[in-house]
Amino acid sequence: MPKDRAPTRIQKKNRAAILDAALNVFSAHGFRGATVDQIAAEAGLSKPNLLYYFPSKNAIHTALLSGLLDVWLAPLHDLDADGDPMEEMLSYIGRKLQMSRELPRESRLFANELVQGAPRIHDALSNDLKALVDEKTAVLTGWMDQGKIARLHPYHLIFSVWALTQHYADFDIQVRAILGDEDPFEGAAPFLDTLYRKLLTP
Amino acid sequence: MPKDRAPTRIQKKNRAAILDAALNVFSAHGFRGATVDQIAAEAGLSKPNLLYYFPSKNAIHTALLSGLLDVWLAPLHDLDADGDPMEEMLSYIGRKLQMSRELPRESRLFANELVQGAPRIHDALSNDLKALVDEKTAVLTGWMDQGKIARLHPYHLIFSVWALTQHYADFDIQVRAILGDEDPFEGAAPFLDTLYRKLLTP
DNA sequence: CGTGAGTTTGACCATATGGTCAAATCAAGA
DNA sequence: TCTTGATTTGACCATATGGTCAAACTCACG
Repeated sequence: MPKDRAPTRIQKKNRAAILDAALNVFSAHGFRGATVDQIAAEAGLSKPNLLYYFPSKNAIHTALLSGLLDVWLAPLHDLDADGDPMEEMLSYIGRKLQMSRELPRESRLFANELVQGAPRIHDALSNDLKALVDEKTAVLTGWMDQGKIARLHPYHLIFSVWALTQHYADFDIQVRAILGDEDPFEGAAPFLDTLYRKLLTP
Repeated sequence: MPKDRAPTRIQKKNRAAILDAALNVFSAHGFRGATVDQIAAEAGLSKPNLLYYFPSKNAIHTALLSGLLDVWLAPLHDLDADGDPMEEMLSYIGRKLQMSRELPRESRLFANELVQGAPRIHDALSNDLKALVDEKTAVLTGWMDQGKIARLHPYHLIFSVWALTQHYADFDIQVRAILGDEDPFEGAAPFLDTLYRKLLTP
């Protein structure tokens, strides 16, 4: 394995290629369903070569998850307590829907992990995620107290955003089987806009 | 394998035990992550004994999925075009949420399959599911035309029900990591009731 | 009981898969 | 160019896993 120095040009390139390939494979087949050979092939490396950069399949998966958790939570993180409540919420929902559209692999990576009991990120959920959600639900509750948005259970309100937006990435196949040629996001954006305007108006 | 006669007492018992065990294992680990040994152990049978009742791992999975698809779609199937629109929708949502509460394994079984591109039930989606959804969205559109419920994209309205209800079964771990001791369904039921009342009121 | 169908299993096989290793090759600075 | 560390690989290993099979055992019924 590479020493603990500054990464070389080749190291940067290969590590990135591996993580990108791993994202493809893990998100499409889950941890157990993914094979190291498959990831190596997709990254254009031999298996031993891949294992020269990451010590194990598990290490790749862990690196992926922890590297992407921040990206995944960024939209919620950006919810601004000082902004206009309704606008902030609608823009949060818009950012989240955009992520489902542009980063479906990441969404499915987490979906796979969560559906199977999150064996590898349970800690991150109870710590980082819980902390972020608690911080933001406090903001929501504040807005409700001020009568700026309708009073609702703040946790379930957050859940609803996650469910409604990630559904389009995670269950893409089902959505497309029903919509046919129609672009899912074309209809989803105005639908969610309407939904949350009605829901949040006091 | 057993002949094509009426199933014996033992056949009934073992087939049922296998399918129940398989539901446990497949829903928790996905198709690839489940092993025949694991299912056999959970069913209290030896592996060759299990394979005496089902010819392969795939056959068990297929039997499970097709056997449960009807159960899974029953709530939507029961949506009555002749009932009161708002009541019908709220009761559909209630039934669906109830299913997430009582049949989380079934929900995760389908979630696992869908997230990974539904390789084994793609046909059922484009045929049976699509047909049922088309039938029911026609009912919804009718209600919208009559001004009984708000005009919304009917497909996305259905998707929203699926997303919001199944989220509590599929991502149970995440929901509980955030809610702590609070029972998810305790809060979800009134939340969804409020949400859809606001959304569907014309 | 006796008997034949139904049921169960230990032993086994072929393949897939995560991972190792020593040897070969390559790249970049002195 | 030479040297040294970084990179790459073919060959290999141990284990896991889906599946098979012939032999043994059980059960229901005449």
